[in-house]
Amino acid sequence: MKRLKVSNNVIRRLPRYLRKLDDLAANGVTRISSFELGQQLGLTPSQIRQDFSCFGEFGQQGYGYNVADLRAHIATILGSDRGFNAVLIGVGNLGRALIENFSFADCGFTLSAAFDINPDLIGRNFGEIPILNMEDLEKYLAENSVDVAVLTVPKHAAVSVAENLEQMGIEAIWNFTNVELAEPNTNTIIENMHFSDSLLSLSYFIAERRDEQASKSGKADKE
Amino acid sequence: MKRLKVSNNVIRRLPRYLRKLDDLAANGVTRISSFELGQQLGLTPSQIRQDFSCFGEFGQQGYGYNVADLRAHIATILGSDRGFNAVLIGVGNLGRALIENFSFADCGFTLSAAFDINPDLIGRNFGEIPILNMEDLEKYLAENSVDVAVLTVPKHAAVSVAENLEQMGIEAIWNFTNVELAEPNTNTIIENMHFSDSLLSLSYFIAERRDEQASKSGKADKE
DNA sequence: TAGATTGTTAATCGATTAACAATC
DNA sequence: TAGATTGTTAATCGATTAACAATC
Repeated sequence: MKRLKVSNNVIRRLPRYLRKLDDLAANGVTRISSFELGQQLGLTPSQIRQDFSCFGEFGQQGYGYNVADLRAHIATILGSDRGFNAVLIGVGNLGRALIENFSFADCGFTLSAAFDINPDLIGRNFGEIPILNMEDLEKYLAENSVDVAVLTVPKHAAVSVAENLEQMGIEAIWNFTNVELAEPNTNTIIENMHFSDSLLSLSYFIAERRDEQASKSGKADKE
Repeated sequence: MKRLKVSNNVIRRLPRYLRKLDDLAANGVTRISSFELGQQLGLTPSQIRQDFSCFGEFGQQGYGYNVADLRAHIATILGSDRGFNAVLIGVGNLGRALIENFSFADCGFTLSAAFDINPDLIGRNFGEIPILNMEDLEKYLAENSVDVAVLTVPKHAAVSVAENLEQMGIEAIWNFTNVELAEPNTNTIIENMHFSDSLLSLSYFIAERRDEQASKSGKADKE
């Protein structure tokens, strides 16, 4: 695989491309041009071609892109064919929602086990996923190939559990704790799902719009 | 409030600043320089000063920033003092996790009600939040001031429910459905929490690292 | 006062957009 | 073949970084 240094912006757009291509395929569309794809995603055709060109040549002059081929290429680029494995730490409401409702398989992941400290949960199964004792985590990681820990523990436990995971040599943490984990002294990959950051951004956008409307009507009043 | 056009990158950094400042305040830190803040967040002092200067002058030469003051300013900029109201649509596992475990109040929001179509849920309460009949949503929105709909319905219902919400004049949707909603023909603000996009990005970063390591050891083998 | 650190202007860097030869 | 559309090079735009006068 071609691995030039690809900018973060490009990487973050790849899953959107994948989603759109799935959508197109589901609607029976078999080919698409960068122009049309740009229209549907709100991007310029140039940007789309630049993005793809980071990874190879997936199109054909005069034709465009084959939807199924392009989808497969992007899935490969994202690594969703590599069979990464995950465990989930912290089986609260959110952990349970992820176990029962989130399709890890759609992203190419296998969730193999969940861990908690609650004796009422340990030993049970949610769906296919066994809830194991947190104390057995280290052993489990040593005996099984696990790439990602999904971190859904309460805020107060976030930092210490993350540190433990890093010491146990986990490669990546998918962090739902709303706590900043990025440690300069480790090379664990951290991917954050900060709900509150997202909601605060949304708050900003609403506030901004209200202020704009207010200043408009304010001006109108003066006229 | 000063409302110059502020870039998306800046807006997305604001919640991180807020989080860090809370953290500092909790640890008894009362003042901080852009240099020190940059160290702790992995940003340059220049960038931090540029970011803040979009909104005003919050520091003092030779001193730095007062942590509590700066925090308050950023909270105001984000609109978390405006008392925005939210309802939640779709009380599955994820909806329930948000109702019971996510602190809307910390972001300045009030969650006032949740809606579902499941008769077993309608009429019940989760925490303080009543579960109402989806059929009563329109009436509820008409009679109450609601700014944001938290969308946690199943994938298949996402688009139609979102369209309904837009027709009912909701200002913003916090979208957890993993479905692309941005409609060009509406001016509803959409803030996405695409779990699968995040996990796929994480997948990319792991795959990238593995490939780098493989190519390094490949080179080493040849020597 | 001297040292520190801001807010802002200028310089650099990187990402997006435009243009176009190549070619299906 | 003619028209369409790619992949890529060049131009533009915007965001980040550096520098520095202002000043606490």
